[in-house]
Amino acid sequence: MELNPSAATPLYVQLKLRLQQQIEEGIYTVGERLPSERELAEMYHVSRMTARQALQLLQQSGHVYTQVGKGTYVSRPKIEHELRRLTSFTEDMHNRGLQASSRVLKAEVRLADEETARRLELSPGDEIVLLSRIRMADGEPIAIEHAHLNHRRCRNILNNHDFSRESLYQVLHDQYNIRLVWASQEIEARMPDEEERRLLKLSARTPVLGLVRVTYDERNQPVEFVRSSYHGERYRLRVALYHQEVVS
Amino acid sequence: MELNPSAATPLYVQLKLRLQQQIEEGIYTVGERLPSERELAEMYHVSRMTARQALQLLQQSGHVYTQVGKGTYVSRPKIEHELRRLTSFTEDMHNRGLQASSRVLKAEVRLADEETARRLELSPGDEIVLLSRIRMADGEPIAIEHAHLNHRRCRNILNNHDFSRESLYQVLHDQYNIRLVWASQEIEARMPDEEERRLLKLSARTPVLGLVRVTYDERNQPVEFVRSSYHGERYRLRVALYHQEVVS
DNA sequence: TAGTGGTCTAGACCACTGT
DNA sequence: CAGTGGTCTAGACCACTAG
Repeated sequence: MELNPSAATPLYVQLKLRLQQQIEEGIYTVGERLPSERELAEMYHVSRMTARQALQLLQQSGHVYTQVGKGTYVSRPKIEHELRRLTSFTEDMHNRGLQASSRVLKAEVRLADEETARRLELSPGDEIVLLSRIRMADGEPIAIEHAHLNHRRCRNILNNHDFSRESLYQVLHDQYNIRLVWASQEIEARMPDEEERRLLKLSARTPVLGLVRVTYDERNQPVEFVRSSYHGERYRLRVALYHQEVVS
Repeated sequence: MELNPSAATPLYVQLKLRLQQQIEEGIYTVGERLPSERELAEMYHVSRMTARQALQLLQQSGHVYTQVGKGTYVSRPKIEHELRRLTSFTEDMHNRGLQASSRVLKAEVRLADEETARRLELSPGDEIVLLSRIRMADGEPIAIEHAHLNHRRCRNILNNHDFSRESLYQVLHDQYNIRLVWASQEIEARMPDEEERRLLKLSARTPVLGLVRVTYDERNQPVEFVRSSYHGERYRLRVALYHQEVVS
Protein backbone atom coordinates (compact mmCIF):
# COMPACT_ATOMS: atom_id res chain seq x y z
CA MET A 1 0.00 0.00 0.00
CA GLU A 2 2.77 2.38 0.87
CA LEU A 3 4.86 4.24 -1.65
CA ASN A 4 8.52 4.95 -1.06
CA PRO A 5 9.19 8.70 -0.83
CA SER A 6 12.96 8.25 -0.74
CA ALA A 7 13.17 6.08 -3.84
CA ALA A 8 14.71 7.39 -7.04
CA THR A 9 11.47 7.06 -8.98
CA PRO A 10 9.05 9.90 -8.29
CA LEU A 11 5.97 9.20 -6.22
CA TYR A 12 3.60 9.86 -9.09
CA VAL A 13 5.42 7.35 -11.27
CA GLN A 14 5.33 4.80 -8.46
CA LEU A 15 1.62 5.37 -8.07
CA LYS A 16 1.04 5.18 -11.83
CA LEU A 17 2.82 1.83 -11.98
CA ARG A 18 0.93 0.57 -8.93
CA LEU A 19 -2.43 1.43 -10.44
CA GLN A 20 -1.42 0.05 -13.82
CA GLN A 21 -0.46 -3.22 -12.16
CA GLN A 22 -3.78 -3.35 -10.33
CA ILE A 23 -5.61 -2.77 -13.60
CA GLU A 24 -3.62 -5.52 -15.30
CA GLU A 25 -4.29 -7.88 -12.40
CA GLY A 26 -7.99 -7.20 -12.68
CA ILE A 27 -8.31 -5.53 -9.28
CA TYR A 28 -9.85 -2.71 -11.21
CA THR A 29 -11.81 -4.05 -14.16
CA VAL A 30 -12.75 -2.49 -17.48
CA GLY A 31 -15.32 0.27 -17.09
CA GLU A 32 -14.89 0.37 -13.32
CA ARG A 33 -14.28 3.66 -11.58
CA LEU A 34 -10.95 4.20 -9.88
CA PRO A 35 -10.83 5.92 -6.50
CA SER A 36 -11.16 9.66 -6.89
CA GLU A 37 -8.08 11.86 -6.91
CA ARG A 38 -8.79 12.89 -3.32
CA GLU A 39 -9.27 9.30 -2.20
CA LEU A 40 -6.03 8.18 -3.87
CA ALA A 41 -4.21 11.06 -2.22
CA GLU A 42 -5.44 9.93 1.17
CA MET A 43 -4.85 6.22 0.53
CA TYR A 44 -1.24 6.69 -0.52
CA HIS A 45 -0.41 9.66 1.70
CA VAL A 46 0.42 12.01 -1.12
CA SER A 47 -1.02 15.32 -2.19
CA ARG A 48 -3.86 15.48 -4.63
CA MET A 49 -1.58 16.95 -7.32
CA THR A 50 0.69 13.93 -7.09
CA ALA A 51 -2.23 11.52 -7.40
CA ARG A 52 -3.44 13.60 -10.31
CA GLN A 53 -0.12 13.34 -12.12
CA ALA A 54 -0.24 9.56 -11.76
CA LEU A 55 -3.71 9.49 -13.29
CA GLN A 56 -2.58 11.72 -16.13
CA LEU A 57 0.20 9.29 -16.97
CA LEU A 58 -2.30 6.45 -16.92
CA GLN A 59 -4.51 8.42 -19.24
CA GLN A 60 -1.66 9.16 -21.62
CA SER A 61 -0.76 5.50 -21.77
CA GLY A 62 -4.37 4.68 -22.58
CA HIS A 63 -5.21 2.74 -19.43
CA VAL A 64 -7.92 5.06 -18.13
CA TYR A 65 -10.13 7.90 -19.26
CA THR A 66 -11.68 10.66 -17.19
CA GLN A 67 -15.11 12.22 -17.10
CA VAL A 68 -15.54 15.58 -15.45
CA GLY A 69 -17.84 15.48 -12.50
CA LYS A 70 -17.94 11.67 -12.56
CA GLY A 71 -14.55 10.09 -12.16
CA THR A 72 -11.71 8.16 -13.72
CA TYR A 73 -12.56 4.89 -15.44
CA VAL A 74 -10.57 1.91 -16.67
CA SER A 75 -10.34 1.74 -20.48
CA ARG A 76 -10.65 -1.43 -22.47
CA PRO A 77 -7.15 -2.82 -22.97
CA LYS A 78 -5.47 -1.52 -26.07
CA ILE A 79 -4.55 -4.17 -28.51
CA GLU A 80 -1.19 -3.92 -30.13
CA HIS A 81 0.19 -1.55 -27.58
CA GLU A 82 3.59 -1.73 -29.16
CA LEU A 83 2.32 -0.02 -32.31
CA ARG A 84 2.80 3.27 -30.58
CA ARG A 85 6.49 2.78 -30.63
CA LEU A 86 9.23 3.42 -33.06
CA THR A 87 10.81 -0.01 -33.19
CA SER A 88 13.90 -1.52 -34.67
CA PHE A 89 13.70 -4.40 -37.09
CA THR A 90 14.93 -6.74 -34.37
CA GLU A 91 12.20 -5.67 -31.95
CA ASP A 92 9.60 -5.78 -34.70
CA MET A 93 10.42 -9.39 -35.59
CA HIS A 94 10.62 -10.33 -31.94
CA ASN A 95 7.09 -9.00 -31.45
CA ARG A 96 5.96 -11.25 -34.26
CA GLY A 97 7.61 -14.24 -32.70
CA LEU A 98 10.28 -14.49 -35.39
CA GLN A 99 14.04 -14.73 -35.15
CA ALA A 100 15.69 -11.71 -36.76
CA SER A 101 19.03 -11.84 -38.49
CA SER A 102 20.89 -9.64 -40.93
CA ARG A 103 23.53 -9.73 -43.61
CA VAL A 104 25.57 -6.62 -44.31
CA LEU A 105 25.74 -5.73 -47.99
CA LYS A 106 27.61 -2.47 -47.67
CA ALA A 107 29.10 -0.51 -44.80
CA GLU A 108 31.06 2.51 -45.92
CA VAL A 109 31.60 6.23 -45.69
CA ARG A 110 30.67 8.07 -48.86
CA LEU A 111 29.52 11.44 -50.11
CA ALA A 112 25.85 12.37 -49.90
CA ASP A 113 23.88 12.43 -53.13
CA GLU A 114 21.21 15.05 -53.66
CA GLU A 115 18.33 13.20 -52.03
CA THR A 116 20.29 11.99 -49.02
CA ALA A 117 21.58 15.51 -48.44
CA ARG A 118 18.07 16.90 -48.62
CA ARG A 119 16.61 14.30 -46.28
CA LEU A 120 19.40 14.67 -43.73
CA GLU A 121 19.54 18.43 -44.22
CA LEU A 122 23.18 18.37 -45.33
CA SER A 123 24.93 19.73 -48.39
CA PRO A 124 25.55 17.39 -51.34
CA GLY A 125 29.08 16.11 -50.94
CA ASP A 126 29.02 16.01 -47.13
CA GLU A 127 30.19 12.71 -45.72
CA ILE A 128 27.60 10.12 -44.81
CA VAL A 129 27.67 6.58 -43.52
CA LEU A 130 25.87 4.05 -45.69
CA LEU A 131 24.81 0.79 -44.13
CA SER A 132 22.98 -1.64 -46.38
CA ARG A 133 21.60 -4.83 -44.96
CA ILE A 134 19.38 -7.72 -45.87
CA ARG A 135 16.96 -8.38 -43.06
CA MET A 136 15.80 -11.90 -42.42
CA ALA A 137 13.12 -13.52 -40.30
CA ASP A 138 13.69 -17.15 -39.38
CA GLY A 139 16.31 -17.23 -42.14
CA GLU A 140 14.02 -15.99 -44.92
CA PRO A 141 14.85 -12.64 -46.54
CA ILE A 142 12.20 -10.09 -45.64
CA ALA A 143 13.66 -6.73 -46.52
CA ILE A 144 16.52 -4.75 -47.97
CA GLU A 145 17.43 -1.71 -45.97
CA HIS A 146 19.75 1.16 -46.88
CA ALA A 147 20.45 3.39 -43.90
CA HIS A 148 22.16 6.76 -44.33
CA LEU A 149 23.64 8.63 -41.37
CA ASN A 150 25.33 11.98 -40.97
CA HIS A 151 28.97 10.96 -40.56
CA ARG A 152 29.68 13.92 -38.28
CA ARG A 153 27.25 12.60 -35.69
CA CYS A 154 28.70 9.11 -35.55
CA ARG A 155 32.40 9.04 -36.37
CA ASN A 156 34.04 5.61 -36.54
CA ILE A 157 30.72 3.86 -36.12
CA LEU A 158 31.69 1.32 -38.77
CA ASN A 159 35.03 0.47 -37.18
CA ASN A 160 33.87 -0.93 -33.89
CA HIS A 161 30.68 -2.75 -34.69
CA ASP A 162 29.31 -5.75 -36.50
CA PHE A 163 25.92 -4.67 -37.77
CA SER A 164 24.96 -8.12 -38.84
CA ARG A 165 24.43 -8.69 -35.14
CA GLU A 166 24.21 -5.31 -33.47
CA SER A 167 21.29 -2.90 -33.55
CA LEU A 168 22.03 0.47 -35.13
CA TYR A 169 19.62 2.18 -32.76
CA GLN A 170 21.28 0.60 -29.77
CA VAL A 171 24.73 1.74 -30.84
CA LEU A 172 23.53 5.27 -31.58
CA HIS A 173 22.00 5.43 -28.15
CA ASP A 174 24.70 3.75 -26.10
CA GLN A 175 27.80 5.09 -27.78
CA TYR A 176 26.78 8.38 -29.37
CA ASN A 177 24.08 9.40 -26.91
CA ILE A 178 21.64 9.95 -29.75
CA ARG A 179 18.06 9.40 -28.77
CA LEU A 180 15.67 8.85 -31.63
CA VAL A 181 12.33 10.37 -30.82
CA TRP A 182 10.15 10.26 -33.89
CA ALA A 183 10.15 9.36 -37.53
CA SER A 184 8.37 10.47 -40.64
CA GLN A 185 7.62 7.56 -42.91
CA GLU A 186 6.41 7.32 -46.49
CA ILE A 187 4.97 4.07 -47.72
CA GLU A 188 4.24 2.90 -51.22
CA ALA A 189 3.42 -0.26 -53.13
CA ARG A 190 5.54 -0.86 -56.22
CA MET A 191 7.09 -3.55 -58.33
CA PRO A 192 10.65 -4.51 -57.40
CA ASP A 193 13.69 -3.84 -59.50
CA GLU A 194 16.04 -6.60 -60.63
CA GLU A 195 18.27 -6.52 -57.55
CA GLU A 196 15.35 -6.55 -55.13
CA ARG A 197 13.79 -9.48 -56.98
CA ARG A 198 17.01 -11.44 -56.67
CA LEU A 199 17.88 -10.61 -53.06
CA LEU A 200 14.36 -11.08 -51.72
CA LYS A 201 13.72 -14.13 -53.91
CA LEU A 202 10.52 -12.60 -55.25
CA SER A 203 8.27 -14.28 -57.75
CA ALA A 204 7.47 -12.38 -60.94
CA ARG A 205 4.19 -10.92 -59.76
CA THR A 206 5.03 -10.10 -56.14
CA PRO A 207 5.20 -6.37 -55.32
CA VAL A 208 7.23 -4.79 -52.55
CA LEU A 209 6.31 -2.39 -49.80
CA GLY A 210 8.66 0.54 -50.23
CA LEU A 211 9.43 2.63 -47.15
CA VAL A 212 11.31 5.88 -46.85
CA ARG A 213 11.92 6.93 -43.28
CA VAL A 214 13.64 9.91 -41.72
CA THR A 215 14.24 9.62 -38.00
CA TYR A 216 14.71 12.65 -35.79
CA ASP A 217 16.22 13.28 -32.37
CA GLU A 218 14.73 15.34 -29.58
CA ARG A 219 15.83 18.55 -31.26
CA ASN A 220 14.06 17.56 -34.47
CA GLN A 221 17.38 17.10 -36.18
CA PRO A 222 17.39 14.33 -38.79
CA VAL A 223 19.69 11.50 -37.74
CA GLU A 224 18.89 8.68 -40.08
CA PHE A 225 17.46 8.35 -43.58
CA VAL A 226 16.40 4.84 -44.47
CA ARG A 227 15.12 3.46 -47.72
CA SER A 228 13.81 -0.07 -47.47
CA SER A 229 11.89 -2.61 -49.50
CA TYR A 230 9.83 -5.29 -47.83
CA HIS A 231 8.72 -8.56 -49.36
CA GLY A 232 5.07 -8.04 -50.34
CA GLU A 233 3.92 -11.48 -49.33
CA ARG A 234 5.92 -11.96 -46.17
CA TYR A 235 5.54 -8.63 -44.52
CA ARG A 236 2.66 -6.52 -43.37
CA LEU A 237 3.37 -3.23 -41.69
CA ARG A 238 1.42 -2.20 -38.63
CA VAL A 239 1.16 1.34 -37.35
CA ALA A 240 -0.99 3.28 -34.96
CA LEU A 241 -2.45 6.68 -35.67
CA TYR A 242 -3.64 9.20 -33.15
CA HIS A 243 -6.01 12.06 -33.06
CA GLN A 244 -4.01 14.83 -31.63
CA GLU A 245 -4.35 17.18 -28.70
CA VAL A 246 -7.35 19.26 -27.80
CA VAL A 247 -5.20 22.34 -27.71
CA SER A 248 -4.22 24.17 -30.85
CA MET B 1 1.39 40.77 -22.44
CA GLU B 2 -1.51 40.12 -20.15
CA LEU B 3 -3.50 36.92 -20.04
CA ASN B 4 -7.20 36.92 -19.38
CA PRO B 5 -8.02 35.10 -16.14
CA SER B 6 -11.77 35.29 -16.69
CA ALA B 7 -11.71 33.80 -20.20
CA ALA B 8 -13.10 30.35 -20.89
CA THR B 9 -9.72 28.98 -21.98
CA PRO B 10 -7.44 28.16 -19.05
CA LEU B 11 -4.47 30.39 -18.35
CA TYR B 12 -1.95 27.69 -19.17
CA VAL B 13 -3.53 27.12 -22.58
CA GLN B 14 -3.55 30.86 -23.24
CA LEU B 15 0.12 31.02 -22.31
CA LYS B 16 0.95 27.98 -24.43
CA LEU B 17 -0.69 29.56 -27.45
CA ARG B 18 1.02 32.87 -26.78
CA LEU B 19 4.44 31.25 -26.64
CA GLN B 20 3.71 29.09 -29.66
CA GLN B 21 2.76 32.19 -31.61
CA GLN B 22 5.95 33.94 -30.55
CA ILE B 23 7.97 30.95 -31.68
CA GLU B 24 6.19 30.88 -35.03
CA GLU B 25 6.73 34.62 -35.45
CA GLY B 26 10.44 34.16 -34.79
CA ILE B 27 10.47 36.16 -31.55
CA TYR B 28 12.03 33.06 -30.08
CA THR B 29 14.22 31.36 -32.67
CA VAL B 30 15.32 27.75 -33.05
CA GLY B 31 17.77 26.72 -30.35
CA GLU B 32 17.08 29.84 -28.28
CA ARG B 33 16.25 29.54 -24.61
CA LEU B 34 12.79 30.54 -23.47
CA PRO B 35 12.42 32.50 -20.24
CA SER B 36 12.63 30.17 -17.25
CA GLU B 37 9.49 28.89 -15.59
CA ARG B 38 9.93 31.39 -12.78
CA GLU B 39 10.46 34.25 -15.19
CA LEU B 40 7.38 33.34 -17.22
CA ALA B 41 5.35 33.13 -14.03
CA GLU B 42 6.40 36.64 -13.10
CA MET B 43 6.00 38.05 -16.62
CA TYR B 44 2.46 36.80 -17.00
CA HIS B 45 1.38 37.07 -13.36
CA VAL B 46 0.66 33.39 -12.94
CA SER B 47 2.05 30.78 -10.60
CA ARG B 48 5.02 28.70 -11.60
CA MET B 49 2.86 25.57 -11.92
CA THR B 50 0.68 27.31 -14.49
CA ALA B 51 3.68 28.44 -16.52
CA ARG B 52 5.01 24.92 -16.22
CA GLN B 53 1.84 23.39 -17.61
CA ALA B 54 2.06 25.72 -20.61
CA LEU B 55 5.63 24.59 -21.26
CA GLN B 56 4.59 20.96 -20.96
CA LEU B 57 1.96 21.46 -23.64
CA LEU B 58 4.54 23.10 -25.84
CA GLN B 59 6.83 20.15 -25.28
CA GLN B 60 4.12 17.65 -26.10
CA SER B 61 3.36 19.45 -29.32
CA GLY B 62 7.03 19.34 -30.24
CA HIS B 63 7.74 23.06 -30.14
CA VAL B 64 10.27 23.01 -27.31
CA TYR B 65 12.45 20.61 -25.37
CA THR B 66 13.77 20.95 -21.83
CA GLN B 67 17.14 20.30 -20.25
CA VAL B 68 17.35 19.93 -16.52
CA GLY B 69 19.48 22.58 -14.90
CA LYS B 70 19.70 24.55 -18.14
CA GLY B 71 16.37 25.62 -19.47
CA THR B 72 13.68 25.21 -22.12
CA TYR B 73 14.74 25.55 -25.74
CA VAL B 74 12.94 26.02 -29.03
CA SER B 75 12.98 22.89 -31.20
CA ARG B 76 13.54 22.91 -34.89
CA PRO B 77 10.15 23.08 -36.59
CA LYS B 78 8.67 19.70 -37.27
CA ILE B 79 8.03 19.00 -40.86
CA GLU B 80 4.79 17.36 -41.74
CA HIS B 81 3.15 18.25 -38.50
CA GLU B 82 -0.12 16.88 -39.74
CA LEU B 83 1.26 13.34 -39.82
CA ARG B 84 0.52 13.06 -36.15
CA ARG B 85 -3.11 13.15 -36.85
CA LEU B 86 -5.71 10.64 -37.76
CA THR B 87 -7.13 12.25 -40.86
CA SER B 88 -10.07 11.63 -43.10
CA PHE B 89 -9.59 11.10 -46.81
CA THR B 90 -10.90 14.58 -47.48
CA GLU B 91 -8.39 16.18 -45.14
CA ASP B 92 -5.63 13.98 -46.48
CA MET B 93 -6.23 15.08 -50.05
CA HIS B 94 -6.65 18.68 -49.00
CA ASN B 95 -3.22 18.55 -47.37
CA ARG B 96 -1.81 17.36 -50.67
CA GLY B 97 -3.47 20.21 -52.51
CA LEU B 98 -5.92 17.94 -54.32
CA GLN B 99 -9.67 18.13 -54.64
CA ALA B 100 -11.33 15.12 -53.01
CA SER B 101 -14.55 13.58 -54.23
CA SER B 102 -16.32 10.27 -53.73
CA ARG B 103 -18.77 7.94 -55.38
CA VAL B 104 -20.87 5.65 -53.23
CA LEU B 105 -20.83 2.03 -54.39
CA LYS B 106 -22.83 0.54 -51.56
CA ALA B 107 -24.57 1.91 -48.49
CA GLU B 108 -26.55 -0.70 -46.63
CA VAL B 109 -27.24 -2.47 -43.37
CA ARG B 110 -26.17 -6.09 -43.40
CA LEU B 111 -25.05 -8.88 -41.08
CA ALA B 112 -21.44 -9.05 -39.95
CA ASP B 113 -19.27 -11.74 -41.46
CA GLU B 114 -16.66 -13.47 -39.34
CA GLU B 115 -13.83 -10.99 -39.87
CA THR B 116 -15.95 -7.88 -39.46
CA ALA B 117 -17.40 -9.27 -36.24
CA ARG B 118 -13.92 -10.01 -34.93
CA ARG B 119 -12.53 -6.60 -35.83
CA LEU B 120 -15.51 -4.72 -34.37
CA GLU B 121 -15.75 -7.11 -31.42
CA LEU B 122 -19.29 -8.17 -32.29
CA SER B 123 -20.90 -11.56 -32.84
CA PRO B 124 -21.23 -12.87 -36.38
CA GLY B 125 -24.75 -12.01 -37.50
CA ASP B 126 -24.91 -8.70 -35.62
CA GLU B 127 -26.06 -5.82 -37.77
CA ILE B 128 -23.46 -3.59 -39.34
CA VAL B 129 -23.49 -0.66 -41.70
CA LEU B 130 -21.46 -1.10 -44.86
CA LEU B 131 -20.39 1.98 -46.76
CA SER B 132 -18.33 1.38 -49.89
CA ARG B 133 -16.91 4.31 -51.77
CA ILE B 134 -14.54 5.12 -54.58
CA ARG B 135 -12.29 7.96 -53.52
CA MET B 136 -11.06 10.37 -56.12
CA ALA B 137 -8.49 13.15 -56.23
CA ASP B 138 -8.97 15.79 -58.88
CA GLY B 139 -11.38 13.38 -60.53
CA GLU B 140 -8.96 10.45 -60.79
CA PRO B 141 -9.81 7.29 -58.82
CA ILE B 142 -7.31 6.84 -56.00
CA ALA B 143 -8.83 4.28 -53.68
CA ILE B 144 -11.66 1.91 -52.93
CA GLU B 145 -12.82 1.99 -49.36
CA HIS B 146 -15.16 -0.37 -47.54
CA ALA B 147 -16.15 1.00 -44.14
CA HIS B 148 -17.95 -1.20 -41.60
CA LEU B 149 -19.67 0.27 -38.56
CA ASN B 150 -21.51 -1.19 -35.62
CA HIS B 151 -25.12 -0.46 -36.51
CA ARG B 152 -26.09 -0.10 -32.86
CA ARG B 153 -23.80 2.91 -32.46
CA CYS B 154 -25.14 4.79 -35.47
CA ARG B 155 -28.76 3.96 -36.22
CA ASN B 156 -30.26 5.56 -39.32
CA ILE B 157 -26.92 6.96 -40.37
CA LEU B 158 -27.62 5.99 -43.97
CA ASN B 159 -31.03 7.65 -44.10
CA ASN B 160 -30.04 11.22 -43.51
CA HIS B 161 -26.73 11.60 -45.26
CA ASP B 162 -25.15 11.69 -48.66
CA PHE B 163 -21.72 10.17 -48.19
CA SER B 164 -20.56 11.11 -51.63
CA ARG B 165 -20.25 14.59 -50.15
CA GLU B 166 -20.28 14.24 -46.38
CA SER B 167 -17.45 13.03 -44.18
CA LEU B 168 -18.18 9.91 -42.17
CA TYR B 169 -15.99 11.14 -39.33
CA GLN B 170 -17.81 14.45 -39.23
CA VAL B 171 -21.23 12.79 -39.05
CA LEU B 172 -20.11 10.36 -36.34
CA HIS B 173 -18.81 13.27 -34.32
CA ASP B 174 -21.59 15.78 -34.85
CA GLN B 175 -24.61 13.54 -34.81
CA TYR B 176 -23.61 10.50 -32.76
CA ASN B 177 -21.13 12.18 -30.43
CA ILE B 178 -18.51 9.55 -31.28
CA ARG B 179 -14.98 10.82 -31.00
CA LEU B 180 -12.39 8.76 -32.81
CA VAL B 181 -9.17 8.79 -30.86
CA TRP B 182 -6.80 6.33 -32.40
CA ALA B 183 -6.53 3.69 -35.08
CA SER B 184 -4.58 0.51 -35.62
CA GLN B 185 -3.57 0.14 -39.23
CA GLU B 186 -2.12 -2.73 -41.21
CA ILE B 187 -0.48 -2.03 -44.53
CA GLU B 188 0.53 -4.39 -47.29
CA ALA B 189 1.59 -4.33 -50.91
CA ARG B 190 -0.28 -6.75 -53.16
CA MET B 191 -1.60 -7.21 -56.67
CA PRO B 192 -5.18 -6.04 -57.22
CA ASP B 193 -8.10 -8.31 -57.96
CA GLU B 194 -10.26 -7.93 -61.04
CA GLU B 195 -12.69 -5.43 -59.53
CA GLU B 196 -9.93 -3.25 -58.12
CA ARG B 197 -8.16 -3.23 -61.45
CA ARG B 198 -11.32 -2.08 -63.16
CA LEU B 199 -12.45 0.54 -60.66
CA LEU B 200 -9.02 2.07 -60.15
CA LYS B 201 -8.11 1.79 -63.82
CA LEU B 202 -4.88 -0.01 -63.00
CA SER B 203 -2.41 -1.18 -65.59
CA ALA B 204 -1.46 -4.85 -65.57
CA ARG B 205 1.66 -4.47 -63.47
CA THR B 206 0.54 -1.86 -60.96
CA PRO B 207 0.18 -3.11 -57.38
CA VAL B 208 -2.10 -1.65 -54.73
CA LEU B 209 -1.43 -0.52 -51.20
CA GLY B 210 -3.87 -2.48 -49.07
CA LEU B 211 -4.92 -0.98 -45.75
CA VAL B 212 -6.93 -2.47 -42.94
CA ARG B 213 -7.81 0.00 -40.24
CA VAL B 214 -9.74 -0.29 -37.00
CA THR B 215 -10.58 3.00 -35.36
CA TYR B 216 -11.31 3.28 -31.65
CA ASP B 217 -13.05 5.80 -29.47
CA GLU B 218 -11.83 7.13 -26.14
CA ARG B 219 -12.94 3.98 -24.36
CA ASN B 220 -10.93 1.85 -26.76
CA GLN B 221 -14.09 0.50 -28.25
CA PRO B 222 -13.83 -0.26 -31.97
CA VAL B 223 -16.09 2.02 -33.98
CA GLU B 224 -15.04 1.53 -37.56
CA PHE B 225 -13.39 -1.23 -39.55
CA VAL B 226 -12.13 -0.11 -42.93
CA ARG B 227 -10.59 -2.10 -45.72
CA SER B 228 -9.16 0.00 -48.50
CA SER B 229 -7.02 -0.33 -51.59
CA TYR B 230 -4.96 2.56 -52.88
CA HIS B 231 -3.65 3.00 -56.39
CA GLY B 232 0.03 2.02 -56.23
CA GLU B 233 1.26 4.72 -58.57
CA ARG B 234 -0.92 7.59 -57.49
CA TYR B 235 -0.77 7.29 -53.75
CA ARG B 236 1.94 7.30 -51.17
CA LEU B 237 1.00 6.98 -47.52
CA ARG B 238 2.69 9.13 -44.93
CA VAL B 239 2.72 8.36 -41.24
CA ALA B 240 4.64 9.47 -38.20
CA LEU B 241 6.02 7.13 -35.56
CA TYR B 242 6.90 8.02 -32.03
CA HIS B 243 9.17 6.68 -29.40
CA GLN B 244 7.02 6.34 -26.36
CA GLU B 245 7.11 7.77 -22.88
CA VAL B 246 9.90 7.31 -20.43
CA VAL B 247 7.54 5.68 -18.03
CA SER B 248 6.75 2.06 -18.69
C1' DT C 1 27.25 29.72 -6.02
C1' DA C 2 23.09 31.04 -8.48
C1' DG C 3 19.81 29.49 -11.58
C1' DT C 4 17.33 25.65 -13.82
C1' DG C 5 13.74 22.12 -14.41
C1' DG C 6 11.56 18.11 -11.63
C1' DT C 7 8.91 16.95 -7.78
C1' DC C 8 5.76 17.69 -3.96
C1' DT C 9 2.59 19.91 -0.61
C1' DA C 10 -1.83 21.89 1.21
C1' DG C 11 -4.74 24.56 0.36
C1' DA C 12 -8.61 27.06 -3.01
C1' DC C 13 -12.50 27.95 -6.44
C1' DC C 14 -14.89 26.39 -10.59
C1' DA C 15 -18.23 23.77 -13.66
C1' DC C 16 -20.18 19.64 -14.10
C1' DT C 17 -22.50 15.07 -12.75
C1' DG C 18 -25.75 12.31 -10.14
C1' DT C 19 -29.40 11.93 -6.55
C1' DC D 1 -26.90 18.63 -2.57
C1' DA D 2 -22.21 16.30 -2.06
C1' DG D 3 -18.67 14.58 -4.96
C1' DT D 4 -15.91 14.80 -9.19
C1' DG D 5 -12.16 16.32 -12.27
C1' DG D 6 -10.00 20.88 -14.02
C1' DT D 7 -7.58 24.84 -12.81
C1' DC D 8 -4.68 27.77 -9.94
C1' DT D 9 -1.83 29.54 -6.09
C1' DA D 10 2.42 30.17 -3.19
C1' DG D 11 5.28 28.13 -1.18
C1' DA D 12 9.27 24.08 -0.61
C1' DC D 13 13.33 20.85 -1.46
C1' DC D 14 16.05 18.25 -4.85
C1' DA D 15 19.64 17.19 -8.50
C1' DC D 16 21.72 19.14 -12.12
C1' DT D 17 24.34 22.81 -14.87
C1' DA D 18 27.32 26.53 -15.45
C1' DG D 19 30.57 30.19 -14.36
